[in-house]
Amino acid sequence: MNDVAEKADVSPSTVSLYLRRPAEVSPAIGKRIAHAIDDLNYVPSFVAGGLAAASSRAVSIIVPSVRNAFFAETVSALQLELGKEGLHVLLGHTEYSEREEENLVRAALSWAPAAIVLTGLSHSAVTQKLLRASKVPVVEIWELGGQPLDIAVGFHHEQAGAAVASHLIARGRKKLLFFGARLQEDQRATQRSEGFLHCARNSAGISVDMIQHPAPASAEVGSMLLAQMLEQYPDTDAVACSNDLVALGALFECQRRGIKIPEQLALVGFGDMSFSATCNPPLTTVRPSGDLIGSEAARLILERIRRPEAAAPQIIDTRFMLLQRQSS
Amino acid sequence: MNDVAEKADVSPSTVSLYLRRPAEVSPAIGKRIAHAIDDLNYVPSFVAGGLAAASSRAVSIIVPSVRNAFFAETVSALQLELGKEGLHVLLGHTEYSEREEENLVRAALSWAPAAIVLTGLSHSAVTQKLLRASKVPVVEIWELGGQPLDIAVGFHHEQAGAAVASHLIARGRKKLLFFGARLQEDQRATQRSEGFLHCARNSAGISVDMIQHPAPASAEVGSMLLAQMLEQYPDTDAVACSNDLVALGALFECQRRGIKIPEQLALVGFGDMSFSATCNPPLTTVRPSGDLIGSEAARLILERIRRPEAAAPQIIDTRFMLLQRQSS
DNA sequence: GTGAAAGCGCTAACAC
DNA sequence: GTGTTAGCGCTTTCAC
Repeated sequence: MNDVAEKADVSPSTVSLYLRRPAEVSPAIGKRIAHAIDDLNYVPSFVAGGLAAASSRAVSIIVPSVRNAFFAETVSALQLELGKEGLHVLLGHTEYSEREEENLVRAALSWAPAAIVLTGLSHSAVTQKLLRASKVPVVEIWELGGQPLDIAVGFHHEQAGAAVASHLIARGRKKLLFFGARLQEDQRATQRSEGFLHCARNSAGISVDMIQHPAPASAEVGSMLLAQMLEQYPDTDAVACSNDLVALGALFECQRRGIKIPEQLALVGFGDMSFSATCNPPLTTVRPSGDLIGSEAARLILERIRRPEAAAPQIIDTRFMLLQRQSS
Repeated sequence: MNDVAEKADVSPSTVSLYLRRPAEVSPAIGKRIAHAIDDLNYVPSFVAGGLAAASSRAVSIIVPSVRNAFFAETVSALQLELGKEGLHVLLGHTEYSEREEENLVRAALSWAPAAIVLTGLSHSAVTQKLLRASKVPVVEIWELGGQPLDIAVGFHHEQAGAAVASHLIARGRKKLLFFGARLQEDQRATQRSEGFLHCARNSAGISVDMIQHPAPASAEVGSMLLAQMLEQYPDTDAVACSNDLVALGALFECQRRGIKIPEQLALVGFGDMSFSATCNPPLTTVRPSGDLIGSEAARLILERIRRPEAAAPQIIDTRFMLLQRQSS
């Protein structure tokens, strides 16, 4: 930066100002600096900048796993929006472990990030303490209903589960069953199952139960759960799945066994994945707007960075959408 | 760090040494330092560390999009392995744009990263110049066949395409067709199509062609391409898709139209996605080992960091696997 | 094995 | 609108 300053015949601090807020240096000098930067192939150091400013241009995003298409969507939207403003994404995966999340938060704080994004509202006591002590803006995504640390962007999963149950009941189904995958770890899927069960149990003349598999959501799990259903709950007339992949597997198993959907069995998923509108029959599902969660989180982070003095807790409900298709 | 040093009654440089190479301080002093760190809730600054060391604990990973399950897998594996060694992932998405990749590389260099991971072997001239000038280890993933900048980890996509063609021909198919999605941007999918076409054209008595759609791979694209096939190439007896999602959509469309797979039409995908073994019929596909690409890339990065003096270009072929299932 | 000293490349008051 | 000054919190020789 000193070399650039010298070449442009200004002081280093003017170069620094130009790089951070170009509007605040005069156009003529700005042009000279831009030239010098080009000539010298100058690459600014975010590391030095972060040290001097006591806050870096990194935003730490911590999700259970980017292999999960929902979080991949949100991470992608976040990086797109943050990137436009010169912020960079530091990515961490908890694999659904609070202990791992704690490690990742500790590491994140070592970067003096501009903000930290966490998934869900449940965190270890230490994580919460670290975060509160840090004064870094925190956004919790993909879950609403509890008390957020700071900002929360997401939706109510029990509501999504209840909406599915209501829909099936409204369609005249009586014997409902929920298919869960990895519920011991995936708290949000558990909330959906609870919303589903609770809504159905409060409806007259409806029987409802749940079966589950400990593995992550996949078509294979869906097939297995459908087989289990036929043994344990042979008179089931409607199935709600914690995930579209599970629903797809159930659908495949029905095809194999000649079970007609929706005539014999109604089927509902969650996620509106790439295949859900195109399968046979098209799958009724809940669209969770993972993109919107990402872009809203980014928007709030940028707002907070621009006007830190206006810091205030905030909760954004991104809603979900029940897409009724032929499977129910 | 000064506070920790004072509390532990040692010098700051001993604390620094303890943090970086704990084995090199005596156990007694190490214990004292550990205590002081705990008592003071000390969180080291990677930013200051990176500045002083002229290299940070960040590894920049630049992929087309983490929404693509293949790259999500690789990013996940990379972060897992790098995280174990205290390295952190800075994530960027090019959306298949070389210009965007260039911006991301420039930003990445501003972090003085321990390494940079890029997707594919094609990069703008400026990107290449920046990278070569930087002396940062570079790993190019998911593509082999060209001249890497430094380290490459991936496989030959033409070989994968050719393997699919050979397989179909060996099964007695004569009229082959390739379904492509987003080939104008996805160079690796294009390479697969080329390998497929080339292999088929070199075989006697085989006719082959390709149809494609500009949208990203999805089941919907697969359905549309199948419909197009029935109009343009009604006597096709084997279809290879650039992606399992496309194959799934084609399969759904065949179900709808009563086209029997594999009797009337053989179908092969690429990716071995979650549903591919479970659909009806199970889908013959190519498994690309995205996990292995990630873990191998991480291994080579760590090796390079440990012994920078032994720096040497390297090419790792992670191979692919043709999984023959009932769809062909 | 441990400590003293110098400085990594930038930002942020503040003065001009 | 531009320059001066004083660090930010660490790592890294090099002596001891």
